[in-house]
This record gives sequence, C-alpha cells and structure tokens, in this order.
Amino acid sequence: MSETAVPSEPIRGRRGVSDTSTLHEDLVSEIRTLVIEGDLEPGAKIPERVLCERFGVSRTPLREALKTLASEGLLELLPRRGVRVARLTEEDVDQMFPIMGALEALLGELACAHLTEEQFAEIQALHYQMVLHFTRRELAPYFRVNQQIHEKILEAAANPLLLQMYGNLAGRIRRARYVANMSGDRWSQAIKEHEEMLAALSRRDGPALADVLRRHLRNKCETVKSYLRSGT
Amino acid sequence: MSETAVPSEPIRGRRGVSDTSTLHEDLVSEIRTLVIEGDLEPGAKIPERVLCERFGVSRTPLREALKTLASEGLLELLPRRGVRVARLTEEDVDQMFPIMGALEALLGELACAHLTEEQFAEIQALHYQMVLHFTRRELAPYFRVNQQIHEKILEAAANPLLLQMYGNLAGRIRRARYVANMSGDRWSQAIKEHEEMLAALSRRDGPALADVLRRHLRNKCETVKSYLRSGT
DNA sequence: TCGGTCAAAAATGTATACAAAAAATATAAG
DNA sequence: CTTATATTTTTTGTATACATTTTTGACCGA
Repeated sequence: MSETAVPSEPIRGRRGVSDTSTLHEDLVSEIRTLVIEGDLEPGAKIPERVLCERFGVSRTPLREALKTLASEGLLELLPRRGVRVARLTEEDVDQMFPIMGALEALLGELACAHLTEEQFAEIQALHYQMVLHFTRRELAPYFRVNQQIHEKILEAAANPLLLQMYGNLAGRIRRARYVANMSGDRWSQAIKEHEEMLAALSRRDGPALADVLRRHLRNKCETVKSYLRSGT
Repeated sequence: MSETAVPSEPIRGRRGVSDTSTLHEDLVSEIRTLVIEGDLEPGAKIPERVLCERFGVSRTPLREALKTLASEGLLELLPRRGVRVARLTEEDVDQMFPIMGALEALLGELACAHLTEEQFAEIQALHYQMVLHFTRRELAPYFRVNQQIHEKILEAAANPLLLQMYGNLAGRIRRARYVANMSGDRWSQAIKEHEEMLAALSRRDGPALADVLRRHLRNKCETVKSYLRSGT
C-alpha cells in the first residue's frame, strides 16, 4: 500500500457534461470506496491535504465529504486532531450483529412477499454461478457473486430505506470480510446456507428465509470476529 | 412560529471553559433540534445565511453541519438550490415502520435480557407518573415522560448502536408525532399498551415485550400517517 | 542515552473572497 | 394585463487566507 499511489486522477476532470452528480456526492462515494475496499487502513489518520491533492479539490468540499462519512460511521472525527478511518472493534461487531440480524429477518419476510418469478430466476442463476466459483475455489469471484445475490434479495424487499441502512452496516464490516479468509469448512457451510436460502425463496417462506439469513449472518460475524482477534 | 424568532444567542459565546464539545457537534445538535421540534417547517428551504446569522458562525462550519444532518436524513440536499427540511411522506413512514418494528423487537429482547431491578423500578415510577398525566389529560408532560420511558428501555438494551439507529428514525417522525393530536381512544389504548409493556418487563418476557412494542409502534405509526394524510 | 523545554513546522478550524448558477425584479412586446 | 426576455440581486459552490492548536524536532541538561 504505497503512500505515493496513483493520484486518482482529479475528480473534476472526470465528470461528464450532462452532469447530474455533484462534487460532494462524488467525493463521498470515492472516499467511501477507499475505506471499504481497504485502501485506507482502519485507524489510519487521514490528513486533509493528501486527499485534497489526490482528488484535486480544495479543503472546503473535502471536509464536507469527511463529515458525511463520519456521520455514516466510516470515519472518526477527532476534534483538533483530524480524521481517522474507524476501527472495527469486536464490541462494534457485537453491537452490529443483532441489528443486522433483525434487519435480515425483516428482509427475508419482505423479500418473500414481493419476489417475482423473474427475480427468483435471476437469483437462482447467480447462485449456480456462485457454486461454480466455489467448486473452483475462486475466492474473489465467489465474493462478487455472493454480494450480488444479497443485493438482489435486498432489492426484492422493495424497501429503499432498509437497503440503505443495511448497506451502511454491511459497508462497515466489508473490509474485514474481504481480508478474513474463510476456512474450507466455513466456506462449504456458507454454500449450504445459500442452498437453504434458495429453497426458502422458492417456497416464498419468509420465516424460513429469515432464519437462514440469520444463521448465515452469524457465521459471517464469527469469521469477522476471529479475524479481528487474530490480526487487528 | 415567527420568522424573527430569538436569534438563538451565538453558539460560540455559550461554550464553557472545559470545552470537550466542538462547534461542529453543537451546530449539528442545535439544528437537529430545530428540525425535530418543528421550528423549521418540513419542506422549507433553509438559506445558509439565516442560520449563519442565527448562530453567529460563518458558512464553512454551518455547511459542514448541514451535510451531516442531510446524511442523517433530516435535511435534503438540492444541488445548486440549497437545503430543505426533509418532508416526511406516507411512503417514508411505510418504509420506516417495519424497520422500527424490527429494531423494537430486538430492543425488547435485549432490554429484558439486561434489565436490572433498579432500572425496572425507574421505569415503573415513570410509568405511574405518565398515567397521572394521562388522567389529567396533560398532553405535553405525558409526551415527555413517555419519551423518557422509551429512552430508559433503549438504555437498558445496552446497545449504543441500536440506540443511535433507532433514535435517528424516531427523530425523523418525532415532529409529526408532536403535532398529531391523539384521539381519546388512541390515548387510552396507548396507556393500555404501556401497562402491558411494564408487565412484560417485570416478567423479563422478551418476546412478549417485543410484541407489545410492535403493536404500540403500529398505532403510533397509524396516528402519524393519518396526520400526514390530513395536514401535509 | 534519556527526558524535558522551547521553537519551528504542519495541520485543523473558521472566516472571507470570488466564480457561477439560480431566483427575483424590471422591462418590453404582444 | 399577460407573457416573455433581459438585468439585477441572491445564493450556492469552491478556493484561499488567517488564527489556533497540535505535532515535530532541535537543543539542552542530567
């Protein structure tokens, strides 16, 4: 993770003509990606100047973006001593887990209630694709498709606010999820859970789906926590 | 709600010596109160200049505060045309209700699991106080104590993140709750629900508490929605 | 070598300045 | 009188400037 990474071509140059986006949103979303993808270490201090140079903007809009991200819980504001990437503690995960569980349970109900045949078919297709990646032990593509499946389910729930709130929590642990390598056992267990999810979805069995999602989440959570305990 | 309300004594003057707070936090919290208490109409545009003068600060910190509040969902950012107080639509409430329900169910479980005898006694005391206000038909004090009870329960759950997330959602509808006047029936129903809550709490019966909280919430929700339909 | 003090450097917090866009007002035409 | 257009005024978005505070590190003495 070299300090002199690519200066991420000035944000302003990139923006098209029919410009519905704003500099603020762009900055928020760019920096959010940096944090989630792990380009910025948790706990690392973020001098405003380096991000200013990286994105080619002045401190004013940059600071506004930082405030927004802090409000999302991705950054931490240390008055008079800058901003740092929020560190995910085991305590945080313990607080987040039951909340995500509650949201997933709701998600299961809503998704089953609203899922169309088309959506189910899409999810099914993604599922088989994911299983394929699993059998080939292709971790990155597996994660990508996995992510897509969860997004499809969230989408089916037809509740944008739920999507946003869940997404926010998921974003805060995503980094850890990427790094945490799954043991073989956990991985096949995850696949089994996905099979159950698909079955529950096809039966439109909300409570069953909620239950699977909950167990699935608990395992993800344990994986993250054991990663936190080892690495930090 | 006069436009020329008290200029809210410049924020900076108020801040004490042993100053752990920051201007940013103060501004966020002051403006948040303005929105929640209804001093700023939903849908109203907020010219930066008037808030700058009101609080005696320049645009830079003010704008940072606005960005934070927008991220909380209390304000809406309209690029190039300012900021306005988020309007609560019936659709919003429909999305928020199931989420708050899920969180309250969790809340019930956690509160029962962690509630101490002391905490229970406190809640019980507040409850009787609330019933007193009800019998006297004192709406404002009733709401205040009601609020305190819910806060105590949230506190007992011992999950700060849950508290924060729930508080955020509650804040977004609080304004409507204040204005919406409860019919006599609804009010006594609410009291009955509170009796049940207390009973469930004393038995430490999580599922029962979750159930009461859910029904209680559904009623609050209906009150809010009928208010939205009538007034706008 | 290890602290400790003080000065220099850098970073943050806030205010102001300037450019560009939107809103308001005035003006003209029908 | 209404509608359309031009012009002024406001307001927003961004950059820069300045005031404090924090951090760094040089220097000194034990």
